Amino acid sequence: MELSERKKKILTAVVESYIATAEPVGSKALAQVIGCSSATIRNEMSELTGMGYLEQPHTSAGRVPSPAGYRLYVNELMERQKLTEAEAAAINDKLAKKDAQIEQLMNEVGQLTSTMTQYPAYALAMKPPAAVKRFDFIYVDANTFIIVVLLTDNTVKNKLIHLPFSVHQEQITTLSSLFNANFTGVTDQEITDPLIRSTERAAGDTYGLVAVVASFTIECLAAAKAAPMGVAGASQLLSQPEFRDPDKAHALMNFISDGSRLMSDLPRMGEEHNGLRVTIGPENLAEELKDSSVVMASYDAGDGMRGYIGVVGPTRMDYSSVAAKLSYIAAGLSRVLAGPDAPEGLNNKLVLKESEHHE
Amino acid sequence: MELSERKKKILTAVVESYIATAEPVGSKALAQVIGCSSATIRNEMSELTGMGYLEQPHTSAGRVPSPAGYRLYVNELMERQKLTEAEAAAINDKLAKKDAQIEQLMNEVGQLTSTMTQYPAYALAMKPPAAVKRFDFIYVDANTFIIVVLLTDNTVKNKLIHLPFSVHQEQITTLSSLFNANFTGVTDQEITDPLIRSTERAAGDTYGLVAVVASFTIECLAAAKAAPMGVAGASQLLSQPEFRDPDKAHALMNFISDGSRLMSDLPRMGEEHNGLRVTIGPENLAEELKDSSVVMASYDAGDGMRGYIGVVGPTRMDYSSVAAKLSYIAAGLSRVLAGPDAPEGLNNKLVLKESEHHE
DNA sequence: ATTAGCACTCGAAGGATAGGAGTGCTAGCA
DNA sequence: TGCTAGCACTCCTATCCTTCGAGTGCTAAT
Repeated sequence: MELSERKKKILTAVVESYIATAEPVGSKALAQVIGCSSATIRNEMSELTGMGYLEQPHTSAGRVPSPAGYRLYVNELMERQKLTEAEAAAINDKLAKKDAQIEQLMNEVGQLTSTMTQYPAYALAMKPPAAVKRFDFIYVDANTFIIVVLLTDNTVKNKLIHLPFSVHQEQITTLSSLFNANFTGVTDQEITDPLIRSTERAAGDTYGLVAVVASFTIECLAAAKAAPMGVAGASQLLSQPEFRDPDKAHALMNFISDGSRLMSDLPRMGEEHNGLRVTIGPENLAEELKDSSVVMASYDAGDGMRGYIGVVGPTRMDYSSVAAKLSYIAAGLSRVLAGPDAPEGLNNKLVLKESEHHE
Repeated sequence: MELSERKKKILTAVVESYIATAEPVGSKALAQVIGCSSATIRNEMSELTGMGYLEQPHTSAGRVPSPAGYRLYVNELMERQKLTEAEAAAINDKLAKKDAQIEQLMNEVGQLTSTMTQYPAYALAMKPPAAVKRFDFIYVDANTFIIVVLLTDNTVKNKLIHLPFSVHQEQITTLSSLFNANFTGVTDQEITDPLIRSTERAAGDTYGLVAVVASFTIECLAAAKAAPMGVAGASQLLSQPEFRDPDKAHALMNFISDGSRLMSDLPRMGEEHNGLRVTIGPENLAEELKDSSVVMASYDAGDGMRGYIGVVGPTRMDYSSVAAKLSYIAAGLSRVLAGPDAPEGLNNKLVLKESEHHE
């Protein structure tokens, strides 16, 4: 059933006032805004309460939006806000000098999102499973060589190996061709003991070199699979009046800081509206989030990777402003990471591809 | 002037009781512990207060240690505590499967320290300035090659370069010898425009390849200089009664989370006792730490690197337990990172050297 | 349908009061 | 001289009570 125009206006005003002040909203204050008497407002509010959109902390207090009220506000009533030029500039500025390493980039984006929104924020990227594209072995000296592994997702990993005995250049070359023959294109699951044993026999390896390289390979593939994640600004919670109770704050901050908890819920969170997912209070799966809200946006991280950024805050969150900022940052990230495919000169192209650089 | 044995005992008891309960300590409770009447204790405490070791929150409350009292306790009175076997085992366990990448290792050590001590913790490693030892260029295909850089500190960095045009294997080889000739052994300061220009001329480079590799080199050297740091467990503060005031908590958490602030003070902090530095309340340089304490331990990270771990907490910190745990973790880290130099078989040696592996 | 008016509710804020922990001092005792 | 028992005093803390006022729901009038 559809609400009357005036009810919508009233609900909007209640939500926005409560978001701004954290104080229950009374009929008198609204009367001015809506343009009718407080008695009328009271009647309307009483009905809105009956419908479940508003709540009363106690009989003689004003009204507060219920989760359903916030939901309606977010879905239908809220106006899409625009960023100020200064805010947009600050974001673009930050994204321009982004870091090359994905973990660090996630940290920085989390930081950026948190400072822009004034809420704790997280950023993460989901990677598809990878395999090795090619192995290279750099012979440094008789006791030292470097393994370089190029993965299908175009990241490069390396490891310096010191040996307590000498090897010849040729041994390294043999190792190289064996690994390129047997270990490329396989997932970490497929690197089994039999495969390692047979490669060892083929290499005539008695020193365990094959095992070392193989275990490094597994390590690389595992690392490529792990979703890098950054969480930042957890302390922002403390400036919210709903978290003046240190115990509440502590519980939620613990939850947030342990990124894995949060991450495991993300994929199961409500559906997307305009590229945003908003989960309000009790809609959250985790017990710790039952009276908090989560807003997240997704972005295209290039190379088939999908990423998410989001913030956590009280249900009384400034959804409108947060939505605008998240959308803007997500769009900016997509632009920077996935980029326009047409190369535009050497340097530009190299910068665009910097996401593939790994330390 | 030296305190009498009994005064020492009383001061110790006051400090330890206050650390345990966060409540001012009265004469009656102490009388039982010390073994004389409360009146005697009162006289003694009155003198200790006069000497500046104890304070009274108000006339009719018990006594609380002053910063000077804590200082005396830490320097002379405190007993070196031993870890329980379970604690030692937990630490060793964690250190055994440490991560290979230094940034991540610092994060994990911070995390470990924080969970063990129940205070916010940080971990960092100071690196000496590095230079490039050798360059390698891996030719992948006509549009792609990988730069691999081995630094003097034995870390390896790499970068995948996509080109919008084709290059020949020989061009890459030329590049390699030029860089190995001109850019090895130099600090990031010494990579100047003239050097780049002259190398470009020598290479007959018209595509800006030299500039790209040079800028990557600078990036590597800068990254090698930056001290990797991990901060963890800031939310632990909230469980301390002195941070029930959300504003105080917020202020300190902000300070802690911004690692750079903390880091810049670390080198200037008091001198070392038994490998530990304790800075108590007003001894801290940063305004935000004036009523907190910092305990830090240093460790040998191998390869000439020195590292620090530490915790931040209220002045009413459990110095004894924290000192024991920090010492233990620091020793463990030194052992794992700097290690005994004698190799003990291939695998062992390789594990010991894993600190030099970089992604 | 809207509004003015009014009685009512109930939390928040502000004293006042009692309770009690702890002190300092004094005087007595070994 | 050092310790202790006793006692008056201080001052915080908790609790209760009152007041105040914002806000409500209802009724009757427009």
